[in-house]
Amino acid sequence: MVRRGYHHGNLKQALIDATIKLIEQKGPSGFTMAEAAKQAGVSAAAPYRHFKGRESLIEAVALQGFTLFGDLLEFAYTKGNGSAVASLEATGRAYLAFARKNPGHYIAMFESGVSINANPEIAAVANRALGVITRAADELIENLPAEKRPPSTMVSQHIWALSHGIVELFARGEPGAMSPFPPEELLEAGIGVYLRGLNVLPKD
Amino acid sequence: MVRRGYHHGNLKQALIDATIKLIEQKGPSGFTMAEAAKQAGVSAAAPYRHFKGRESLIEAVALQGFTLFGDLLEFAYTKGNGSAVASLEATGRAYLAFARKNPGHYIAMFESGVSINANPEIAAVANRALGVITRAADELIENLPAEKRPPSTMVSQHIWALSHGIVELFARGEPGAMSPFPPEELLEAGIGVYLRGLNVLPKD
DNA sequence: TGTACATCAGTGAACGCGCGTTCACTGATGTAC
DNA sequence: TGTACATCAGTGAACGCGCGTTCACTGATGTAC
Repeated sequence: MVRRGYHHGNLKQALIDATIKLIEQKGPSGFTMAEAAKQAGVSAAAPYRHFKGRESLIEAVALQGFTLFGDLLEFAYTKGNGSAVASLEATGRAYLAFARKNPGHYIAMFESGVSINANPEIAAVANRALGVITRAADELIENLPAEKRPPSTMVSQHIWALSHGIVELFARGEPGAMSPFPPEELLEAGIGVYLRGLNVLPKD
Repeated sequence: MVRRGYHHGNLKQALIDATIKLIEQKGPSGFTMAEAAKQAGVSAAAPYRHFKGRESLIEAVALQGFTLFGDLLEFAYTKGNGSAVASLEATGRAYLAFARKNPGHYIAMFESGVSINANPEIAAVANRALGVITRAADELIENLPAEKRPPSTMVSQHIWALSHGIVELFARGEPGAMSPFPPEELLEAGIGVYLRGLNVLPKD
């Protein structure tokens, strides 16, 4: 983001980008307004023309993150080409890929203390993203006999929790160093076992 | 922790307790040395007689947390009375119970930015706790035919990731409000499906 | 048991710092005529 | 096309604040004789 003249031209996005970078590097509490302004090449007061305050800048990152996240999951889902199992597996891979490629967004979304439900705009876009997983779960189990079919929201929460747990524990520096398996393999294997347990994949 | 005279008598533990409470209430970045000292009824300089600095106080909480965590998992494990499945399920319940009853510890352990591997003392006690899950996984799969037996470390990482994901996403305020299932039920059902997928539980 | 002294565990004041935010301002831009 | 003016998006200085940490100090405690 090179600055041209007195006016920046794209300061809002430049601040969001700086925030993402800072959060990646120093964590959500290491990020400061002053630093973000500095990285955008602007005085410390300038951000307040675009954001109400510190919290609202982080929320903007989370909002953008959930939007992008939803798009990616949606896209991955369609890659399954109608196969429920393939859709779900693609969605899982997309989940990890997103967390790996956009750690700043991911942290703002899930680890920054931003209240997802307190902000309706964020809640809407977060629900859309999670809806993709639920839809995949729904298709997955629709052919199971009713007595042995768990609620699809439960299935999607299992998948989500497993994915999130792997991201938090094994896909970053700590304490992932201990893990002998790449996160992608870990998730794929985990989903595979789970799906066999659901009887939507053959015994082996 | 009531203060008696000039000397506190138990300041170290009082500071740890205050830290736990503060982290629970305001998150790891909301905790301050000054506040902790105040809650312990002591001047702001006093903590430095017992801890090198802020970081080291949080590390003490994490250390204590992992120790307690390990004890609880160990105890739960023995409750299985030799049944591998029962041991694993009890361990899972203990995991959630710990996170619910000791959120301050849990946050210090997993969300405070404390580097588990950078501190050998913490690493040792963390590995002991995780070792319980791995041991349970080991027993669980030892009777499976070798070709279809996944590594026990992988199984334990699946269980751990699922448990951690459920804690982070559904066992606290955010965004758990959306979840129609209690975390305990969610975890138990998830582990059940997973174990059927592993062929260590009958098909249904 | 008493005393002298070393050590331990506190105090209180002070420091430097950087942060979030506000405010009056000013330069740049867009628009109506 | 030119001009006047409203509005927008910056600046720079200042603020109050609270934090982590240090320092010289002092009160309390433990111990050797």
